[in-house]
Amino acid sequence: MAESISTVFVIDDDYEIRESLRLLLDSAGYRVKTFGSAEEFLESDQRTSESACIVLDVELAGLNGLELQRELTTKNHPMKVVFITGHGDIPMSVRAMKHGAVDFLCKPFDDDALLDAIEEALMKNSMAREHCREKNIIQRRLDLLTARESEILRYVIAGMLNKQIADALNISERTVKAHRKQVLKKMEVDSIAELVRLTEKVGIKPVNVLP
Amino acid sequence: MAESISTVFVIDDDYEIRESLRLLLDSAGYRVKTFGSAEEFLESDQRTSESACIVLDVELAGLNGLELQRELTTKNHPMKVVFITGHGDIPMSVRAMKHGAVDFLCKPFDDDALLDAIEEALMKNSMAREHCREKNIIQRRLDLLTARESEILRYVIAGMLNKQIADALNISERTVKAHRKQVLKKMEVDSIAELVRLTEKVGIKPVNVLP
DNA sequence: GGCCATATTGCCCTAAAGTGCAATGCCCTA
DNA sequence: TAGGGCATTGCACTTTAGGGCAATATGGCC
Repeated sequence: MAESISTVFVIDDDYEIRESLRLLLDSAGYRVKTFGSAEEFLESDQRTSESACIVLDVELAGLNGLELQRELTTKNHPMKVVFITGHGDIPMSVRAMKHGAVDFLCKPFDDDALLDAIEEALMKNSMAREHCREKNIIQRRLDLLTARESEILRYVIAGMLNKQIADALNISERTVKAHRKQVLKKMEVDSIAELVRLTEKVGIKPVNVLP
Repeated sequence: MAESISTVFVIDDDYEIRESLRLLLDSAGYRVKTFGSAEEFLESDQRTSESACIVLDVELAGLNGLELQRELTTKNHPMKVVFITGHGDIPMSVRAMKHGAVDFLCKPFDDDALLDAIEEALMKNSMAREHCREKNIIQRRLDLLTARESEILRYVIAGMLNKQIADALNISERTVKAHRKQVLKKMEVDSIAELVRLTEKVGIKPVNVLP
């Protein structure tokens, strides 16, 4: 398998630091993209074919580091952040970590500490990407279902018999079978077990059996 | 439903602070237990009927706060920690948060900030307890299965037909049916769908179908 | 109006699942 | 050595699931 090249986005308003980090990360084998401000980063193309993460200075003119992080999380962006700071304090670091930062390093920091944090951020991003991709595939299949088929699906994954479903929906068993067949086909599975597993992954709840 | 009374364990080597926190938390409606050291806490009875959390001073003689936190996480203890500190620094707070602390407050802290953090810790503990209870119930049922039944289970939740399972294990289809019935009975479910959901919750993997 | 997607259902047949009953064989423990 | 737990299997029967084929009905769109 070809070695994948991960990207590290460096956002710091200090040119010296940007270039110093570029040197370090370049030689560590990453693709590096630097930005002098959060705005500059947001306007750029953040798409990457492989996993990526952000090394982010807390103190930035304009949108600061913590605000950018918040922006990313509300956008449900899967990229993880490693903070670096020159004049941070504890509340700041706690807030960053609460919001999912991988690490929060004070300048001058140890190169290895940064590289470790970056590796962790990349790994988490990689897993989040994979998870996201999987959910998208399932969702695309779910979107193929008609309203009625979705309804039948929720009965099927509750483990109900065709007869019971037919009774609950006041339709014939034959009709339930017809829908059920369509559901399995569109979801690209050939067993209830697989169907349950797929629906669990995207949080589809079975109908309540008790009432 | 009766109002549940949560417990807050306060661990701080400063008597004044312990009593001040007791006052605050008492009047906030919590059951409070105070300890002067990590060791004292560890030797105590930490069982509670309702949810609980720990307010923990970082600087403690003997086992310090971070070490106690580590101890708890390795023991897979579901109680969440809210740190308080007089002389903490950023690396310390980051380490605490990385290990799952709910918050890390510097003295003198805002009472409301502490109460908020405690509420969050209690809620997380409550959810963890519920999750744990559920897993225990499932595990107890799994423990009733014989080795062979567990094996059949992993084939069943892979969505394989009795015929295929029989073939894979080189036994008759009738035998598979017998085991399958036992599995459903012991797991207290009456459909494959429910069985799959249970096994997903405790991380039991289906057999690989491809090979 | 005509076409199409969707929902519905019947008839009929095959395959698979689920069960009851009974029996055999192995291994371990009291 | 007897009894218990477990794995195994056969036979026969009922219940479900799954499909093929065909038909009806409804509502929307061109």
